[in-house]
Amino acid sequence: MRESSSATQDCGACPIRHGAVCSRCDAEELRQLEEMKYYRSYQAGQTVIWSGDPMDFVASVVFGIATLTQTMEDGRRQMVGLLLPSDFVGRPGRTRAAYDVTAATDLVMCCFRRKPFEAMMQATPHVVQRLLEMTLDELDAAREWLLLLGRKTAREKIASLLAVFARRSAMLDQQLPAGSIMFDLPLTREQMADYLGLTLETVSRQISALRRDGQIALQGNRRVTVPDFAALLAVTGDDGPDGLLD
Amino acid sequence: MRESSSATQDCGACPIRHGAVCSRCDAEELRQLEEMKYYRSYQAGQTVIWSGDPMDFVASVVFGIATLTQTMEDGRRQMVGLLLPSDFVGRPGRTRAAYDVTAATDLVMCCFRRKPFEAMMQATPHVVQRLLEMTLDELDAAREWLLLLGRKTAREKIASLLAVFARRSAMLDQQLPAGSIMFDLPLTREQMADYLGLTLETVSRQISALRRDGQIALQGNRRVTVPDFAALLAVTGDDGPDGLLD
DNA sequence: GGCTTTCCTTGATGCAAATCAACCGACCCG
DNA sequence: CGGGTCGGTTGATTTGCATCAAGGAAAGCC
Repeated sequence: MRESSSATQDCGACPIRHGAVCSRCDAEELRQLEEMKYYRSYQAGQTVIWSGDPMDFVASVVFGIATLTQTMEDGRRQMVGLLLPSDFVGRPGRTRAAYDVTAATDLVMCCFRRKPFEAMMQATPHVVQRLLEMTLDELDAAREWLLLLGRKTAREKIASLLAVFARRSAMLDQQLPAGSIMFDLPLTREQMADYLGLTLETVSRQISALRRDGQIALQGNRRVTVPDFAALLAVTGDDGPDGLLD
Repeated sequence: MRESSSATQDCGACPIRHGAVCSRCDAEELRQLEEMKYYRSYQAGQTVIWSGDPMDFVASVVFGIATLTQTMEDGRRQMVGLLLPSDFVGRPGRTRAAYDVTAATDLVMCCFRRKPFEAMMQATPHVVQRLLEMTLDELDAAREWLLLLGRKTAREKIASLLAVFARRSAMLDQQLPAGSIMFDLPLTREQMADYLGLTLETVSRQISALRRDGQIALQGNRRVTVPDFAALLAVTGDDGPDGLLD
């Protein structure tokens, strides 16, 4: 379980400068942030923090993917958060982690010491405004997720998750999500099962089924090609092209 | 589909004065709010707004229970929000409803015209701060809900929902949730099914099973007595007494 | 090279919840 | 009063996914 730290970097060159909590900060505010911030790196599979542990920082995901999971006494596990670059980790005002936080891939986080960050929130309204926006987006995503867990079939669940990754991959390539899209799955079958409320066997079977049906092609276990994104969307059970909201 | 309006009331006498978005407003701010606010009442079963409809207000639930639901093309429905008094409805900056909003019981909402409310958010940091807190609480609740939908059995789901209502009922009586608790179910079996990702038949069967096992007693369809709250909690599958987080 | 470990696939079987269906009681209304 | 609707219960049957089980491919390591 190694854990490396990087030296502080310049916020101006930060890859998530546009989307994170700090996205509306001016030069002076960035200077303040640089004083309370530090980077931490984790390897895929490493635990960032355990539920219940004291947590003296909040953070932004800079690179990679982190997951939040809940575990029941008997071992049943449910992922409850999938955090991508620019997403926020932790809750201001809360001193202990509410969920297990794990690095799904290699991960870099930009951490802010909690006390000074909370002080800055008092003094800097647009940081709070930005965090509110991000939290509302997460709440919307969670509500989509509720529909998925409560009412979708295994096949629809898998198609929905693949569509999430396909859309994100297209966005990173600065393309509209359409036509043929290729990407690497950032999650193992087991992690996908934890996300989808399924067993890993069912995930594996349904991926095989989608491959047989030509909805996807696989190179190895992780590399996926979606030949026709619209066709995949039709399998998700979601209505219309996109829920366009403002 | 009648829909009645009440005259504007004094914020000082409002029953949700302590918990709503406006809870940290001073006298002057309340005066501002009174200028942009109006009350609306709905009967149980009435639709407040349909997903996709233009929404020129945000609101607080003052009395009763509202639900947010999503519907798939083929009619599968999943509740994604259960809004109790002091909870917030709508999203600042969003002009259209993202979900169907329905009055589960008779309902009174305190509505704020959207434009002036958004202007006030710009000028009044602690309104944003309060809304952030409330949104973070909702996100935590949604994450509990994800675990329920993804991993709990029908029996655990029912017990969990009954525990929610029992706890709330005890709180309203200013008691700790413990021992024997009596309350009225605010939802029909079908609404409970929409909340829990089950069919109404399964809800009915599991309630009957809990009654047979002595976990609950029923007077009529709606009135529930939980003789031993701790015993009910043991059926929910949740660990420990409470997830105590700060 | 052979060993283990991790991740994944596929098959056989079981079971919890969905589906299909009948019926009950309360209430409303012409 | 009889008929309709709404909310709820219960039974019979089906089915989608979990569970149990075996084995394959790739990577790391002695």
